[in-house]
Amino acid sequence: MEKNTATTIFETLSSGVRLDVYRLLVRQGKAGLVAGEIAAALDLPATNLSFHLKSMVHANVVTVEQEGRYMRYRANLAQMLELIAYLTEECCEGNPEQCLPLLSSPCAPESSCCPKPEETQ
Amino acid sequence: MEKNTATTIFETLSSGVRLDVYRLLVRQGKAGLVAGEIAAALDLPATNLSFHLKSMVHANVVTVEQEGRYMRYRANLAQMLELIAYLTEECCEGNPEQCLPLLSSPCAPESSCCPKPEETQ
DNA sequence: TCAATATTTCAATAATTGTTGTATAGTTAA
DNA sequence: TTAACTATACAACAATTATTGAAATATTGA
Repeated sequence: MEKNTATTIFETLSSGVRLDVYRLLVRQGKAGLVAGEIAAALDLPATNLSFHLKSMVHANVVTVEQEGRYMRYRANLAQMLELIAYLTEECCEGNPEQCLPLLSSPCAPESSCCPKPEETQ
Repeated sequence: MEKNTATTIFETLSSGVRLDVYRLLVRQGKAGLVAGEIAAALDLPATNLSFHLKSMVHANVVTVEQEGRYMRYRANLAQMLELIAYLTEECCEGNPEQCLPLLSSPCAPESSCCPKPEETQ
């Protein structure tokens, strides 16, 4: 991942409105939501939501697909995982022994998102 | 982690200057760097660096410690891990089966930061 | 085709953030 | 205690981002 890609992701999620939109879409999973549903859920003017969605699509943290007259938005988890990998990669370069104890936590068994390999296959 | 904490972290890392500072400090590990060393490494005016460091300390992505007349800064990896956990937690809530395939990647064996448990102990 | 609906674009304005130089405060060492 | 050094605070200005309403674009269904 390039530096500009990372800062663009950070920038888009630095807004409370956009973080709300992102988390809402994450909760919806693959189903996603159309713009009007997002606006209703978060009580946002359509114009303002459109502004923020444009930023999020540009940062590739959400995807958009036309569905007739509707636009369906979905969270792009893959992009978030690439950002995490980018940060993880940086943190270990040179002296991995310093951050390994900390970095084991997102992979710990108690995390519902990172099961041990033998549990997923 | 609270929403405001997350947006503050995203905001502080949304600046190219601050991401440079963060990654520089991450590379230094526990040793960290004093402000003047950071300014020299990144060729920044002291005033401007001070402005950005203040933001990063406020977001708790770096820590600061007085050392005589110097101020030593260090990356706070724990805070980054909490942010990752916060995002990971959100992404799996409700329908974890949708994001599990994606989320296994940062735990993959090829990642130098997330070795399998049997390799660390 | 035409009216209704969904969403975006545009323009105007408000609010926030970034950069620089100068001044200030604290620390060190002679 | 004084001169040199490190870093931050402040003020001014430049640049960017956020919000809103009005207008435009595109799709649907009668």
